[in-house]
Amino acid sequence: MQYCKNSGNGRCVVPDMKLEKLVVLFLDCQTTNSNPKKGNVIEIGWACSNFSRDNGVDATSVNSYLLKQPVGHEIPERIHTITGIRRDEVDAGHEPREVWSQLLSAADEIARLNRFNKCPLVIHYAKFETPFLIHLHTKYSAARGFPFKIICTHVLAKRLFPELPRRSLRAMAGYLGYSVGQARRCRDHVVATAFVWQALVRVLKERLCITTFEKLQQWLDQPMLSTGRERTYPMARETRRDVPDKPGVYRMLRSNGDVLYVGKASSLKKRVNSYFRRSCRHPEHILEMLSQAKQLDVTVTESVLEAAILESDEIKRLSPPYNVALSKGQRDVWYCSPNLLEFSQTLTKRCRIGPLVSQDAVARLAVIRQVVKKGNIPDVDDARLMAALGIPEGYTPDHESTRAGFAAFLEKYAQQFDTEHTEL
DNA sequence: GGGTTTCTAATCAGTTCAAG
DNA sequence: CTTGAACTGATTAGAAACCC
Repeated sequence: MQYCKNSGNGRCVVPDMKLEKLVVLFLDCQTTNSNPKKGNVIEIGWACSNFSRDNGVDATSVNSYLLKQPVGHEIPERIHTITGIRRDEVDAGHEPREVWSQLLSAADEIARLNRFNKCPLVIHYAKFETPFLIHLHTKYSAARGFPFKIICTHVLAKRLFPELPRRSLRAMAGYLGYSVGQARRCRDHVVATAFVWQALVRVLKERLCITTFEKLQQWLDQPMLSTGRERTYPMARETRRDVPDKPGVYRMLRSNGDVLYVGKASSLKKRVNSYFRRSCRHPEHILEMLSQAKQLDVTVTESVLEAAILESDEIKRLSPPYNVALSKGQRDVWYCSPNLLEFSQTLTKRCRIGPLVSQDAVARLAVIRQVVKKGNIPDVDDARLMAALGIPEGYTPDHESTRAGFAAFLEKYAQQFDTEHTEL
């Protein structure tokens, strides 16, 4: 036994206990705003480490509760979008006081099992959740000491993998081989946090010989060694160096084989390697994807057009999580029937052409459909056609290119269209 | 989009030092 | 003593990194 510093309310006793044996609680919250002064917890979930699963937890062992909101407290639209939690669901939820009391019972039980006066609480990016937990504590259990010793997996990850482009929960879990779903919900995040924790415990042991809670604490108390600015990626250099300088489709794969992203390129080599250039600014979701992408799979095609068609087919077939541009959830997508008369926002038997980015895209498709409906390319006035397609004057391709484009389109897609019943 | 913390790069004032 | 280059440290604005 030893005493640790920085333990919040008074000193806490740190057991000289193996991290693998330490019983911990994994926790995640969804809230309506970034701090308890402005928002509330709408969902809270936790689970106890399970030694039969090597410290991991499965979704069924997560306690997850939606919390009733104060009268008149709205859930911002954005929070609704990212969590999928609706106001009526939280209204039918639990009383925060009762849920907090259940969490305390779980904490006390774990503290007892560890013979430790606080419950080790593992959270990814605890900086966010901690103020909410303190708020709940002062509201419902201020009479006793704060019951948790918080361990942040993001802090650990930052020290262990300083070179990774991103260390958010999705990036870390994905990097280590667990796929975190699109909707941000406690159940999934608690499982992911447990997965990350068990992996980090292994890394701590193998790389730094840190096997006890006491040693972990000492290591965290040391200042962080300054990290070089150099970013490194899970994908080995050799993997991307040997990509052919030809058109085709590439797929970024996670270490567990999941397809993360499908893209096309006129030069596979240039496109793939462009992701790893230091000077390049990439959007957040790409950095998150690159934090996870370990393997690469490429298919060389004869032409760029074939690459584009194959890419589209592959995206439909695999629904890779980072092909956001045409995926549902990020924005509205549309599907239409073969005669282009019926539309749906979901893929149905009748509406199976798509996904299209907008109804406007459907309208343009209808124009193309009208032009090619007899299975050939009639000689219509280019200017009128471009106007109907919404292409502004001055941006219209020449006659030859227009014909070539329609010919390519027809060759690939004509058979998919119902050529009988359209009169638009 | 909101919010907070941390990081980074730019700026500026001050210091050192060699050279004239 | 003056000058200017080179360095140092403090301050600060803005960007990045996270979460919901």
